[in-house]
Amino acid sequence: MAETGSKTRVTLRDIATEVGVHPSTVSRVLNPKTRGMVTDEIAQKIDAAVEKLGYRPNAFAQSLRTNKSFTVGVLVPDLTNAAFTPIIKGIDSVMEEAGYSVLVANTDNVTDRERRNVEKFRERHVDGLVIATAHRQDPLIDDCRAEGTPFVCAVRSTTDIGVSSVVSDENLGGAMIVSHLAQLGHTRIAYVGGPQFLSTGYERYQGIVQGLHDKGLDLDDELVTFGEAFTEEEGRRAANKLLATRKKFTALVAANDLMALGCYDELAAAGLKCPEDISVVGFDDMPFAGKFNPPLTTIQTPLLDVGAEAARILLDQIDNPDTPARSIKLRPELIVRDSTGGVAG
Amino acid sequence: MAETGSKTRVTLRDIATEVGVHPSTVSRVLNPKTRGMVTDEIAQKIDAAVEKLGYRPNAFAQSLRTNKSFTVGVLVPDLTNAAFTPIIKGIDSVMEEAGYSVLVANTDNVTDRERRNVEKFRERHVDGLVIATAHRQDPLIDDCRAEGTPFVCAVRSTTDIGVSSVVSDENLGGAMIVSHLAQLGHTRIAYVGGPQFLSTGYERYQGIVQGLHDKGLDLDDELVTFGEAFTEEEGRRAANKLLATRKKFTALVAANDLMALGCYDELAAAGLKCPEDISVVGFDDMPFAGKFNPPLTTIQTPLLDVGAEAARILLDQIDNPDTPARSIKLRPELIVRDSTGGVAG
DNA sequence: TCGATCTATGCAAACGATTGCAGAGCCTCT
DNA sequence: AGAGGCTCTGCAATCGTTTGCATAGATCGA
Repeated sequence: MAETGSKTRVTLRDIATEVGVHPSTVSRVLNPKTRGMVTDEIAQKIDAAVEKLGYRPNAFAQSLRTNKSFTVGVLVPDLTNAAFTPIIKGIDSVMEEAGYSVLVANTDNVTDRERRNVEKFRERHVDGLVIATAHRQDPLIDDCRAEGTPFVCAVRSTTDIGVSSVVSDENLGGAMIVSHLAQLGHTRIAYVGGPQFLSTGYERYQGIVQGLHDKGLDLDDELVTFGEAFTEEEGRRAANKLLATRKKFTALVAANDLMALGCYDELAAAGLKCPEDISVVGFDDMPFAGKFNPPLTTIQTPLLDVGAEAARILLDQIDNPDTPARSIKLRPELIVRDSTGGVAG
Repeated sequence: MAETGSKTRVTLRDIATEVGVHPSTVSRVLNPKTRGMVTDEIAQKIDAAVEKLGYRPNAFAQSLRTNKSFTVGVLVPDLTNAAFTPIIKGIDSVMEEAGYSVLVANTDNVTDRERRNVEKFRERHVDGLVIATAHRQDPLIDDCRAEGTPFVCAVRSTTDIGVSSVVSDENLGGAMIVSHLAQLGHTRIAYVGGPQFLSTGYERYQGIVQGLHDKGLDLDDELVTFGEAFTEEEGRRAANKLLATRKKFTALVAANDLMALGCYDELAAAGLKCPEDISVVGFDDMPFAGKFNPPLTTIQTPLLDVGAEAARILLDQIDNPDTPARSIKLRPELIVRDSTGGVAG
């Protein structure tokens, strides 16, 4: 049982004097690696005292001495974006298992806050970083490499080689969408793209282009718009622009679910029904994508796994700092719901 | 500019020898409170050296010495539950402003993980806790009080008096719903309750009961079911049970949006249309509640503010540990969407 | 010009752990 | 029985800051 009234924390020394040994002995008993060095009898007495006095190691003192914090930092662009919480959860679950704590920082997509937060992470000597905010070309990433902190990019990666990352196979996702749409008979397909400075935005676009090309189809340039952010608002804007061209299309693929949602609004406003008039597809399969009206057909990015894998790579990197960078692409999945249908007569 | 190749971190001593002064002088310059003690000329030289060598304070050493970590821990039951991210975001934003970092722990609703995480927080000497996992009677809370760590409950509170908390005024929310429904002519109202061991579950139920009572109406006991968790699944189960009674009702209020979503499914499965046949109301106004089919009428819990207020109170409590506990109830708001309508002839 | 008052800096002791080194006791082998 | 080798424990330095105290100059008033 823990002591109740004790004003001041119990330290190694306290329990040492209680048992009548030197603090270093206590330290050894408490560390599994060195526990073997001390007599069982004493070790047990120490255990008892630890229990009795409710000793808890002081993480600062430990970290100061060992230069290891058992903490990792996670950088996300927007905490309330439902796409990122599964990633954090994935990271958290494997990190907790490994005895690490996770520090999260929300950057709200502003570079300056990003920098400040990384700075703070460094002061706190995080053992590693997982970065979910990376741009395809990102000074912050360069900085991290120069600094030598282990880090891995999640969901979004950079053009740099030699950085670890775990992302979804966006090209494959694009191909899956095209296949699905082609099978339904769609040939006139519009695309609402995301920011091209993000790997997700860029690769998804490439995936669609490539996928169409492989089917002998082509993306009509006039039927492509790019939003400046992966938001509903930008989705609306883009869809609006598309509609304004008055060019005919029967399917619309958006670079993520949020943008697709924005497209829903614009289509409805224009009196177009989904999927009867226009099929819509998104990317991510964010939580509740299946609850929208209509339930959204989308590419499921294995967000939880992305987080978990990123965490595993990071742990690896922390334990042996000179393992080469590792990049993995997880397999996405096509989730067919009600927003896609055959092309209308 | 930061040094690039330096293998080892720059310390106070490094910059002290660079300038030719004692480390303590450097320390004083860097601390705004003591900067005045040292000559401007030297202070500026120190600033320059700090810049040149890229000095960053070692947070461990600081914390070890000062016994202050500028870290707070946040306990949430489920990171992927969209209701909790705005809270975290709210906390994070005010904490970041104040120079604090936030450590999050996801407990997945299991008591044991809760304990372990609090334990870990303590080892890390967090300056305070915000707890979003509280049960109405919660040993963990008792424990925290005994331990003396500053903490505040967010969204969910306990029956204990003397603990700080910031929650939404659930009773008022209930009353708002009842008013809205009554105005639409509903008198036969069913209730899908949440877990009664959570303050939200309990108070929302009380709010509805009270609200109805005030209107001279009564809740038919047979038209009340309680789920064991605030989940879609439990919402489905509860709605199913309600439907099985074959008792007539024209409106259904669920203890949160997730449960309401579950109800949607069951109603649809039973061939009932919302809102034509049955009006549905939820609680929380979680992200995308307006995107469901139909868009959900609900009580908006000011989640972001809950987080921000909780953080403010916590900071207060940290700065002056003997301020009395403060509990605030934020005003919720009724968001009328398309899931509620007049009662069918 | 000399003591008293101030100011600006240095000194050294913490904070709580870890760990290489040294040494005390004991066992074993010849 | 004595030398060498183990095993177990203590010692003390160290990690990087902060901060109370001491002190060296500078300043000032008489």
